[in-house]
Amino acid sequence: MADVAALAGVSSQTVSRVSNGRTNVDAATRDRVLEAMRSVGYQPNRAARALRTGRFRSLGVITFTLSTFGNMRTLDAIATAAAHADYSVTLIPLPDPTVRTVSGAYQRLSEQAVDGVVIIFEAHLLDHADFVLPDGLPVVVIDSNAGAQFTVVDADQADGARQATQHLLDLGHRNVWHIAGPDESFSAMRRLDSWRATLREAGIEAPEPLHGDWSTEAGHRLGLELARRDDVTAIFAANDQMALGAMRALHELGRDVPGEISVVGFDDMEEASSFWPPLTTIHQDFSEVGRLCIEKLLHEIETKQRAPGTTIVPTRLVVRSSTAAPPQAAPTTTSPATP
Amino acid sequence: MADVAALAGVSSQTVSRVSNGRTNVDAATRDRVLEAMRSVGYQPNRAARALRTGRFRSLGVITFTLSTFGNMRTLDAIATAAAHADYSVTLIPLPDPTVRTVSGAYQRLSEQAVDGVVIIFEAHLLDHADFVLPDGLPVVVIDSNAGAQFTVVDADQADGARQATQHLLDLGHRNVWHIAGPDESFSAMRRLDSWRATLREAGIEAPEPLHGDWSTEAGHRLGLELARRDDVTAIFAANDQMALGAMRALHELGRDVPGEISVVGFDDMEEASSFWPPLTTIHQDFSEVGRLCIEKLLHEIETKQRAPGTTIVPTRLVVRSSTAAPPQAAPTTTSPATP
DNA sequence: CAGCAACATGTTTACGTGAACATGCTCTCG
DNA sequence: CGAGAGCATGTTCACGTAAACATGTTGCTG
Repeated sequence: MADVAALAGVSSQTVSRVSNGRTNVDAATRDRVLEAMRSVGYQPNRAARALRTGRFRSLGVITFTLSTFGNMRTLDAIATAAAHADYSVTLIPLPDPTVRTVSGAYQRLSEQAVDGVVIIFEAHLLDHADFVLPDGLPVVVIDSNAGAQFTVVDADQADGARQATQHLLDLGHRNVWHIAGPDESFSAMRRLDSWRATLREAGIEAPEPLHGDWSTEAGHRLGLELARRDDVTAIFAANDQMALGAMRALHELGRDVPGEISVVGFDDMEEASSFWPPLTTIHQDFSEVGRLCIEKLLHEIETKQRAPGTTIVPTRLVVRSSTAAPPQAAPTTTSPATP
Repeated sequence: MADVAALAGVSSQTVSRVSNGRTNVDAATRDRVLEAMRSVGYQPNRAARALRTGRFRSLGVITFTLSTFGNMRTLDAIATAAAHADYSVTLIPLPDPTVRTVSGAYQRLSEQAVDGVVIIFEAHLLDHADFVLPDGLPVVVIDSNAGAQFTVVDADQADGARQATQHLLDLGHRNVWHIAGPDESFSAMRRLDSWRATLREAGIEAPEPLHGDWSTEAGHRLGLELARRDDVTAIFAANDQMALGAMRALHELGRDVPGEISVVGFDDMEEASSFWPPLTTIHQDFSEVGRLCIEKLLHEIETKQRAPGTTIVPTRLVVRSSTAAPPQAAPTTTSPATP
């Protein structure tokens, strides 16, 4: 900066002003400074700037894993929205979701050079009592039920599961089996609870859910279990991958989808429309979730005060070819869905 | 830091030493300082530390998109490897891969608070002449053919495409059609060139390749074209998504896979083993690519000198159920593959 | 026991920036 | 035409840290 100032024949403060786009600089002087910057190859030093201003123009994202479809899509949206606001995104991965790791991460959080944090909160391994954030660090949580304490953004898991279950009931199915996500996942529990509640409302006792780990392999294994039973005509899987695995199991055992058994997924990953048969599923707007996270987070950063509250992004049923009326019974409603 | 020093009755320099884990501090003093840190809630200021040391302990990752399967897996591996070395990862997304955006990004690169950069270099929209990195900023490139200039890590695209094509020829197919990725993608071009070369070596003239944009929809559209032709018995798609879309097209037109037409993909995404039929594909070790990137990058950072050169990570054929001998001809080799 | 090495700890300083305040100039208006 | 407003620009300083150097203390050796 001093070099630039010397070359342009001004003080370093003027260089700073130009660099920050202040208006109170003479046009001719500005041009001279900009020219000097170019010729010297000046780039402002982020560290010094952050030290002086106390702002890093960077947001942290804490994730347990990037390898699930939803997290990736959300991260993508977050990165895009942040870039749009001229913030960069720093990943803070937690290698394994043990209490030790998580505590360590929170401890190191304020050590990170970030102005705020988005937590993609897969698992509730910690009591909320243990979940203490550094004071004054704005935070937005995705997928939590700690609504009162933090700013929360999430897709409407409950309504999505309700729509999925209801869709199958509307087609005339007498019951709906559920391939659930892992116990520790908030969203898995939301979906499971809502599936059970929807059945209860219809006067149906929910069968025992089968728990998988979101993977196609789990879906396949649990799908084989369900495929061997005569009474199963409708399966609601807690994500598309497990639905895919279940459909493979059904194919392998020669059960027709949707002729004999209907399958519904959750997420609407890009590939779902090309599964065979194309999968009826619940569409989640990950982009919107990510975008809203950043919007809320930047608002907290700028106003310097927390704004606890939960924002719910709607989910919607996408009917494709993996669902139809059950084989024996005629549908109770008018007509089976056709994609 | 001054508060901690006062509370522990030492100088701030001693606090600094403890904070940085220096050994030349008396054990009793260290404990006293640590205790003081805890009680004050001291966290070192990254900005000041970076300003003083000139190191950020952060690595940048430049990507055009996070939404492709491979990029995400690679990013996951990069983040994990970086965290392991106690570096954080900053995303530097390029919203749209125009020349303007890219130039701007490089220009702002040294403005970012990073010690080095990994570029996941999807598209060669820029001439390499235009591709000027800030001096002294270590960089590792994934998926480039600028081998001489930079440190490059990549999966063995060419050998993967060769294996895929050769597998189909070994099964007895007279020719192999190719659903390629977009023109601008380096890896798409590598796969296409290698497919063509493998056919040429077998004395076969390659048919005109069909270009898609990696999406299932593109695969479906191009798959429909191929499915309508009588002479097509084997399709090699440049990624699993397009292979999936093509299989859907084949199913829709009642063409049996692999009975009438064999399909091979590329990537071995997790879902591929549960496609119907389970997809024969080329496995890429994204984790290894990401890990190697960080290893190379950290080495450059620590030694402060570039080490241009290309590291190739092997790919391997995974045979599943989507490939078999062609319907008319008996296989030239011993037996068709069974998964 | 002198002399010095090895080590713990303190003091001073600079990293690059932008806020706060100071200065000097020009223009306007009574 | 003089006073003061408005603006461009300069000067000083502190942000929190760690390197470099200085100092003091202990213990060992000849």
